[in-house]
Amino acid sequence: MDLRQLRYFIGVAERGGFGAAASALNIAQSALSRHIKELERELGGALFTRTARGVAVTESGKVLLERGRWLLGLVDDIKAEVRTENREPSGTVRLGAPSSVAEIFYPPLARLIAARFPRVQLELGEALTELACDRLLRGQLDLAIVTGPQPNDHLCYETLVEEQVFLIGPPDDPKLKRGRMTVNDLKHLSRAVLPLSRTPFPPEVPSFVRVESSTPMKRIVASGLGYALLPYSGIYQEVDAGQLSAALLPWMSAERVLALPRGRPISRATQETRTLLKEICGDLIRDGIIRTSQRKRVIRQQRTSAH
Amino acid sequence: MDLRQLRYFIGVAERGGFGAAASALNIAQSALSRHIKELERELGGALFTRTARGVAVTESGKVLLERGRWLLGLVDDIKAEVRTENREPSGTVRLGAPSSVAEIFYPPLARLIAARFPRVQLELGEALTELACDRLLRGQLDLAIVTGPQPNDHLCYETLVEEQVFLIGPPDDPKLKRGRMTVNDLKHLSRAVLPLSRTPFPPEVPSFVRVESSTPMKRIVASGLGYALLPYSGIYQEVDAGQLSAALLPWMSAERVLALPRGRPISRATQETRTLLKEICGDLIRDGIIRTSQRKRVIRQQRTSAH
DNA sequence: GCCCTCCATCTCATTTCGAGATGGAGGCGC
DNA sequence: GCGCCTCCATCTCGAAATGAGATGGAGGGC
Repeated sequence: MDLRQLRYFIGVAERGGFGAAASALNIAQSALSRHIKELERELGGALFTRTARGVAVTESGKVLLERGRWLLGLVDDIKAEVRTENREPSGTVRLGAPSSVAEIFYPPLARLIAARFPRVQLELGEALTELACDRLLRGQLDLAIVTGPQPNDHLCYETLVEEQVFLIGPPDDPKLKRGRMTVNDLKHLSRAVLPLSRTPFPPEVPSFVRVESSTPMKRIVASGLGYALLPYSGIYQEVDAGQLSAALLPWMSAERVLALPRGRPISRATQETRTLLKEICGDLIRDGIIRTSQRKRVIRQQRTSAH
Repeated sequence: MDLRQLRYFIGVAERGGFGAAASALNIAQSALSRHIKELERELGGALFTRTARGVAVTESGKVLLERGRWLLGLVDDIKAEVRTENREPSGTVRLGAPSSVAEIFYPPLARLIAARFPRVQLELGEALTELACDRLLRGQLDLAIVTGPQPNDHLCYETLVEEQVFLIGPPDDPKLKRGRMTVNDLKHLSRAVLPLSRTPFPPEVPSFVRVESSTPMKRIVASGLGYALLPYSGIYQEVDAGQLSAALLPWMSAERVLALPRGRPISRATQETRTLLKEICGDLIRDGIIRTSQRKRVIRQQRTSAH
């Protein structure tokens, strides 16, 4: 049994004749006749009783008519449902980012997802690069924003932006007065406050504490206990408020990279989230919250899903 | 969207790959690929995400998978239902017969219908020939047993049986002693009890009452108030019980005819009822309840519904 | 880096489908 | 009663859909 045959059958039943149904269905009467015949053969009995004045639906035909109408309605419903599902991505997107990035990316992301893709569920976690990559590989994350790429065959990367890096110190620190620093200036700092995962300072600078998140790092620096390196987006509020002073390190940059697993299907929702993140990144650059060290702002990538 | 495409889609989704599904579905992988592509085009989005290790179902694909399985189940249910309906006639059959015929035909008919076609609803009415034909024409009856055919373009007839006709009188009536009568004998009867619809007696015989049903007719005759004509099937019980005497009128016969409307579809249930009536008629002849005036017992007719 | 798997695409054969013509059955009007 | 008209069934041919095999590109595994 075929949906087409069902439609034809219903057409004939509703119009009470092959000829009338044929013109209504835009099909030749002969073709209609053959389809009904085939349907009757398959169902093992007559669906119509043929008379010289048209056809009448048999008892079994009545059953098929009622059920068939319902079935065709269902088919339309299902199609509409799938189409809606296609138009509107849905499902859960699990995103990881370091807290400093999360702070500025997550609020606008949540707002945009809610507005544009209300059926997408976001799980916004905070994780530094290593942990994020690990979770990506384990399938615990769909997408991550990481800092600095460490090559991995099972991940693919897309650079979001390269941010300018600033040295931060307590307010009105004389070393940072000039607003920018050289490599040499850096070597003569008293103490460094390092992030957990890397050591961007020259080896000459002693460090006494490592912190995971940028907020305690900034607090420590603000109280004059040491210096730290952060991109502008991580410090602009404190600098504006006079709680920190900052100097650009022109030779350094922090590369914000979008990472996603390879070899695992990427959901529409994840795709859209990726697009939104790039959009948000552009907005942040435009608003001066992210200061790029590169001219280009959003890096394009080859298409990933097409057919 | 097509049921075949849906089956293919579900096959691919269940096996997690085109190749595996292709061999399971006995179709070439290329054809499968094309069908899925067409389905995706129609539904406006990808149903699978293709990877190098097979395919994964997208969010919209999951929806289609769930709904599609259900839909295919429904299709099977509907087919089974229609097939059952075809195997087992159903609906209502409205049958009309004169009370004397009803008396002997209806009980076995009801029994056989209940046993063989439990889904058929019988409406067994009592009506004499004229009324029955009128109701057939009005569509108030599907089938009728009538006595003596009056030609009508909108009815078609099928002779069930030609019954011997007996003259009945009170018990031990001397006129009926011989067991059979001649036309001349008939002319010298005192009084006749006539049926409502016709006058089978010669004009010489005076009549004083007309009755619709055979039961009062027999009662009147049994009390010696007159003579009447009835087929054997209508009197055998009273004759056996000695309440009536009867003499055969060899030159007469009562033709029991099955009448159905032309130009109106005949339901399977009606068809089966017709067949059963002929079967019952044969049984009654075999059991000696109906005595035929013809050698042939069940008259065949051309097929009425075929394709 | 090579091979192997898996899907997409191309091309051609087969099947299915649709259109028009023709014919038979039966109702309707003259 | 007779021809006409309507309606469905069937036949045949062209068109479209479907299926099969071959080939190629992408990507993972060794």
